[in-house]
Amino acid sequence: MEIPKNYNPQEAEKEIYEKWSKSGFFNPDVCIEKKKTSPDAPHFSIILPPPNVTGVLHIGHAVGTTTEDILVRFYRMKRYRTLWVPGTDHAAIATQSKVESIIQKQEKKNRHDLGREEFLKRVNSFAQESHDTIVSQIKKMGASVDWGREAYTLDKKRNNAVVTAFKTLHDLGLIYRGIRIINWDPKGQTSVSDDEVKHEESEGTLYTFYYEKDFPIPIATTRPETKLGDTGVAVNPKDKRYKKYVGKTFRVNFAGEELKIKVVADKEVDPSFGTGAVGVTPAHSFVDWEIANRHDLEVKQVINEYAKISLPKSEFFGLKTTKARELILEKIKKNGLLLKEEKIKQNIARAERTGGLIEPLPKLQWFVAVNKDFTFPHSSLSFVKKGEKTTLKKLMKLAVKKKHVSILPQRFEKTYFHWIDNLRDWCISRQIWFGHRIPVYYPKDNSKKENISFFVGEKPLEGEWEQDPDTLDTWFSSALWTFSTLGWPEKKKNEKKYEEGNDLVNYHPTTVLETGYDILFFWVARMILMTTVLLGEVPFSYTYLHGIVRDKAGRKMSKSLGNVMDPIGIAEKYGTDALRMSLIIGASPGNDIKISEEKIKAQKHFANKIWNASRFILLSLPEKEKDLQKIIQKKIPLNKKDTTRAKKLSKHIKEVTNDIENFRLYLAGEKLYHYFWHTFADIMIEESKESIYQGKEEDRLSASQNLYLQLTEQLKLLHPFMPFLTEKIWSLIPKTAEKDLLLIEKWPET
RNA sequence: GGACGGCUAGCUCAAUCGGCAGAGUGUCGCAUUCACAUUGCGAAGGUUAUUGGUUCAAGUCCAAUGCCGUCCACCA
Repeated sequence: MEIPKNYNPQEAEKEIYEKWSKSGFFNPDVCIEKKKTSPDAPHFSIILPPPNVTGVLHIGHAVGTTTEDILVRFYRMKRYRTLWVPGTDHAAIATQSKVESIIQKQEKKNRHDLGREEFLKRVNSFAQESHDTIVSQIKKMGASVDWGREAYTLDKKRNNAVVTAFKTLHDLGLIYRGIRIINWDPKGQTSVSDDEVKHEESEGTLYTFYYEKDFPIPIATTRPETKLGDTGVAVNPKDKRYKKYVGKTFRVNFAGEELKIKVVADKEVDPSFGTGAVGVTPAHSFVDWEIANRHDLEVKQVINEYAKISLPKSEFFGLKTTKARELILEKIKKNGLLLKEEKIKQNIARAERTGGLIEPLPKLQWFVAVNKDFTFPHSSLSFVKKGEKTTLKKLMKLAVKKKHVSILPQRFEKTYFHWIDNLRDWCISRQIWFGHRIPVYYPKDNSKKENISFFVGEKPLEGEWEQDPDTLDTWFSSALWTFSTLGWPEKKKNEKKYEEGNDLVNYHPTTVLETGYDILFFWVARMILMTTVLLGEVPFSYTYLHGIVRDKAGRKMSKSLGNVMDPIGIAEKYGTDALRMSLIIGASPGNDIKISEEKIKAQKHFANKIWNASRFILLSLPEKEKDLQKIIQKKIPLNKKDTTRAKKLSKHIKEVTNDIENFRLYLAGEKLYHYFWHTFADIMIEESKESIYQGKEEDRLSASQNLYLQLTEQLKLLHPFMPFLTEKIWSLIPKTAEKDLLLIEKWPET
């Protein structure tokens, strides 16, 4: 047989992936049927973090996919009942705003010009295209996912899960509708959750002034235009300067607007900052909203959804907040009310997806109550009993504290707890069109009234009803992902460990959630929230957090910097296996991964080294059929030296296995590299040449036997990391008849 | 303001329980009929950011400092 001198990944990869797919072994049901695992075997399951259908896979996805595939292939070879479910995420706001901007650019139209139905058609076709690209890219990475179980966060089954989850939480009293101050994105024309707001530092001006001459307390603000909505002034209870005014109400005229200002004492006020007095604007500041709640101050909205002044009688009506600010300042100055003007550093809030400047506004929205007591309905969790009073916050916290979920690296547990401590009710309604429509029905033409009775769940048959026009936060459906992909709510949990056809019983809780640390809050925390309350289980036993991929200079990859690496381009140039190795070696959990073309090249060299070492062994195997058969059946006795070599291999197998089992993939990868190249190729093969070319027959056979063993066992060890290359070489190696794909070979005994 | 991470060879990073500081890449030298030039062999390259402490032993543990970075909070 002719074996080329160089390994050609482009040729091998496509053919091999098809071979794997055809074999059916990505599907655990087939593995059971073909006796490659059994119903009694422990399960190992991962649900692929669904990539957003906003475009193509980036290198971060490649890290995740590789990490997951290594684990999945390892446990499949260890004969676990192994399932990896693929899918994609509709990514509501991200996708909608992307399509909106494309339509704006190409047709100069906005979504209202098209109408809800037509617009959604456009978004769906964009999503479909993006989906198809993503699927082909996941395949290119070699991911051994079970395509037969593919899911989409917005498909029919997942919608059923969303509706059921919404209704269940509402029935438990954990979802409510109400007017609260929320983050409003004027650009995207929707509310967003606290986590979707990003703060960036900028320079601002802090103005200190009086509302009017007769008002005794000066106040300070960076946004004078919001002061049109002030209904109070808060001071510290211990502040002697202002004590005499506390409890009094003043009527003042500020910039032509009549204000009713009540002076209140609140311990949150820092007497040493500014003037020690806060002008309270309940409608346009989170902190002020809280103060107003505590002291029963009136809420007066002065800014609307378009970030314009909304007071019809005011001279500033209809002006943008920035313009109004200028004019109001002029007035303050003209009236001699300005005391001080100083430059300060401040953080401005922007919507993560659209970049719009966040305007806090009171609005009627849907919320998940995280601090509210409710009666826990399940008996399957050890840290909270059935019938016990608890809160969602407590559930989220205890799941990790009681080690039902372990976060790797562990230091992120602290970050997680801290986030929960600061958590406010989760605003889940969005005023966008793309996403799961809120499953609530109001009597016709009454959807905007606050105190109206409504119907949650399926549309009622009788009477005139209309569905809530809003959609759900995309993370609401993502939070259900581990079980919505496994058949919930049609499938139910029961006492059994295995029930044919019931994925929820067979694979939930999943074993590992592998994702980037940047979505710990967005996703991981919310999955724990939803799963504990809805299923009485945790979603996964381990959370493995990988780092963010950075360029050679340590910069985050971004389109604007032009340093984005296309994983597929790299895979095509250097081979998928080389890309996979370079993403794993040197990438410990939670730490950022720096990648460069040189690093990938080094792994391409390694792939070629493996190829050529294998080539040598294949060419040096004994020609006599009888001897060859003995070697294949591992029947040649090893001499003393080769026995030592075999022992080295066992030790190596043990170490690599141990590293993978403990999620130290970066170490396992490095050891595989080092052992193959510098122990096996440099030393063992070189030393064996003497026996093979000039040795006595028994030494020659012993050497061949050892090299054969070393190679075949190492191919197994390397397979999860470099699946294509190893599978290709495996197909060239003479072996016993029952052996077929390396994919489903048994992992070496330790 | 709070929390977390990093600082190890020119560069990118490892070092599992506290036990001989090690890879890749780059640099320099040598080698090409015999698996592999996408290679092999060899060399140079280190006060592990700084200061102090614990210990038989510290890159690793403790305390402090400096620089770089990240997340959270949001002082109006």
